[in-house]
Amino acid sequence: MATQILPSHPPALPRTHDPNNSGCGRSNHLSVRRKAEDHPVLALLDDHRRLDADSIRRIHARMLRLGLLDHPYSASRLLAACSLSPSPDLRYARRVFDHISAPNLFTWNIIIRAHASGPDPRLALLLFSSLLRHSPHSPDKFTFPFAIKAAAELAALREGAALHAMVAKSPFLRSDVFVLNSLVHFYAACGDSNLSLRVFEKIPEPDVVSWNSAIAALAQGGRWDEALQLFEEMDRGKVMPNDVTMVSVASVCGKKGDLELGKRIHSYIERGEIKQSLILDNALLDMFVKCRSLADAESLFDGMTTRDSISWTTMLVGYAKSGQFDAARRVFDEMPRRDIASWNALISCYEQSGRPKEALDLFHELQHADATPDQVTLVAALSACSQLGALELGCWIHAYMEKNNFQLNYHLTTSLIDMYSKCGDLDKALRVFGCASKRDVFVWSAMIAGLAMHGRGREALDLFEQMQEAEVEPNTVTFTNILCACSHAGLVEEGRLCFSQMLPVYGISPTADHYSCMADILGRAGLLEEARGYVESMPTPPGATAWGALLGGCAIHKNVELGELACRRLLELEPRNHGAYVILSNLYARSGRWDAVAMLRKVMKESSVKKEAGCSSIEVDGVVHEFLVGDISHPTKEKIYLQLEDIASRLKAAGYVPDRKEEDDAKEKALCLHSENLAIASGLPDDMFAGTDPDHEESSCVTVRVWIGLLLASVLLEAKQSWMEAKKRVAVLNFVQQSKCVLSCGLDRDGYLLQVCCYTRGEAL
DNA sequence: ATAGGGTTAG
Repeated sequence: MATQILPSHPPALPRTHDPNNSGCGRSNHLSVRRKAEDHPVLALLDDHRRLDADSIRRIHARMLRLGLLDHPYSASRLLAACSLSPSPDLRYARRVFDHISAPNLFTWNIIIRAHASGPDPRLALLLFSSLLRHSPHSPDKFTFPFAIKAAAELAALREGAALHAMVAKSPFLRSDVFVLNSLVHFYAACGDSNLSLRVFEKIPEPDVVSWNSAIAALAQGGRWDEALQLFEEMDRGKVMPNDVTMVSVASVCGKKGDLELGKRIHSYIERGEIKQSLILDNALLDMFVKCRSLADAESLFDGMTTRDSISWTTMLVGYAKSGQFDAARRVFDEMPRRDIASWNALISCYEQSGRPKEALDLFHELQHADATPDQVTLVAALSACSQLGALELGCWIHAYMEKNNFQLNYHLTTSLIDMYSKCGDLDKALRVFGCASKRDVFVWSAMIAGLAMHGRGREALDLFEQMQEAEVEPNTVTFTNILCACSHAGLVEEGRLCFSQMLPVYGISPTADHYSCMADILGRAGLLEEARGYVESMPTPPGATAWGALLGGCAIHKNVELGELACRRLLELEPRNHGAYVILSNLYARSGRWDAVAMLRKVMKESSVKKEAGCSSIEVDGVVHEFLVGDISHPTKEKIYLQLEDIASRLKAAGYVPDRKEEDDAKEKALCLHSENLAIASGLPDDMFAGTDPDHEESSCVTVRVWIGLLLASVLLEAKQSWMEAKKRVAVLNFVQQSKCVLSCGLDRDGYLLQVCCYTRGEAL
């Protein structure tokens, strides 16, 4: 640093930044140096955790007037204060840094540290590289942990590995426990628990943080048992576990569902060996919730002196996951502060428990509260839309995402494709897929599933080819979807080939799902013995799905003996499976075995197997209405019943005969109370048939309306009918497509009709 | 003068 010989007069104006001017102000260097270090203003910066932005600005101004910023030491004190305050203004910190001429290494470390844990950790890495290129200093044992932290935040494997290489070259750094600990954390953050562990094993004297980082790496990598082993090893050694250790251990107990170990951990902590902390309490709460021990969770929660929104949300999830939705809702209403995660937790729990309507009601509620949905919210809401066939709301969410510049990440792209496919709008699904800039295995798999459920098996297989050309590795879900496509399109040979290639070519062991798909493909094709072979050669004992697939094949091809066997096995696993009885009964009926039909009914009656209450929904103007079988509670029930009677008589006039081959459904009155019919009739306009006669219709617009009604009704009256077949059968669908009406159908995985939405663009139907 | 590790929703 140049020695100054000018008299000491504090400069009145702030210096502008000039990197070429390495001079430090216009005053006597030595006297300023002493003053700069001792100046009382600096004492104001000591407690930087309490300084707010305004106080920092005031101190900054005073320091400018006093000329203190010309000295690297005092300027760094200011930099530290504004970088390390609780909510640092990094752009401000960066401006202060840029005005410090010849920043020393401490200064560099501070600014890199601040950016490493800031909103854009890339800036920390950029600063690190300008430290290397533009400064005379070399990064030290403080610099590396900050830079590696930034790489970890970004999961930037390449950059972090480069830092690791630099560390490895320096004998001082490569054995520094802080540096190595940050590398253990870094590799774990990149999802590579192996590398993480290898660094850990090289630490000469691991401290508690080393152990904690390694245990956390294993815990987060899903290697639960190894995490617990490492914990035991630590416990036997000279390093004492602390509260942070126990957070990871509790989390592993939760993931494993190991309540016994979880309780031992809990009492170990309560004996006072371990410091209490809110995070640890939350981790224990989560452990109890995941182990389904709500009583333990409640008593822990009740005894907690401080709780944050994570504590409340964890309790909420505990109630919701155990089906106590009223209690969950009470927690939600009582919690002092709700963040978006609390909303997401409840919405997701509803959606995953087969309560999509409640999920969407809550989603609407969220929009009226002043909460802002995030990606997790939208993923959950889209999934609820898929389950309900709520196309209109799904479209609205899509538009909302575009309007608010949501990054279409893999997760959201997958959800959109799934929603459009399941709500029947395959073209939109294909469009989302086509517009996706990047596609991971889930995006590809969702699109393959979409094509499969719409009966476009060939195209699904083509897409699989394209996926491989794009060098995306298929996973187990991809193969389930491909086999599903083969099943729908009747592609037996292709199905066999895919299945046989799974392990040798793709290294994926077929699971029970894949075996069941094969049983389904072969069974539908009438290759019942081969199907049975797949079921009986499964790696795990065949489950209800496998026997169900075989039973389905037997029912189609009237194989009573094998069908009975499959049904027996299925009922051993699921004694209350109503569907199994119905299929077997239909199989008997179609083979003329009426005695067996009667016997089966008797068995069902005696074992009081009940049909699950059917439930259907319809979306009208973005609002979802639900109907149960025989539901008479809807406010417009009169209208609905009139509609149904009208449709029924028109169907009869049009020569429609309900399919009576299948079981029950015989009484027309009962038909009217089918939940699907109730739902669709409620969505039809009051005057749909006003003054019309399907045989002599003048106005084509009205004709279309009438036909829509008839079409929907006929499809719905035979809800077991595949939608694809119905489409072929009813040519009138073309009218629908030309009209202003939008007709979309929700399909289940097998391409069967779940939901129908019918609405107009622009005008009321 | 500066350091590192941990909990909820998908």
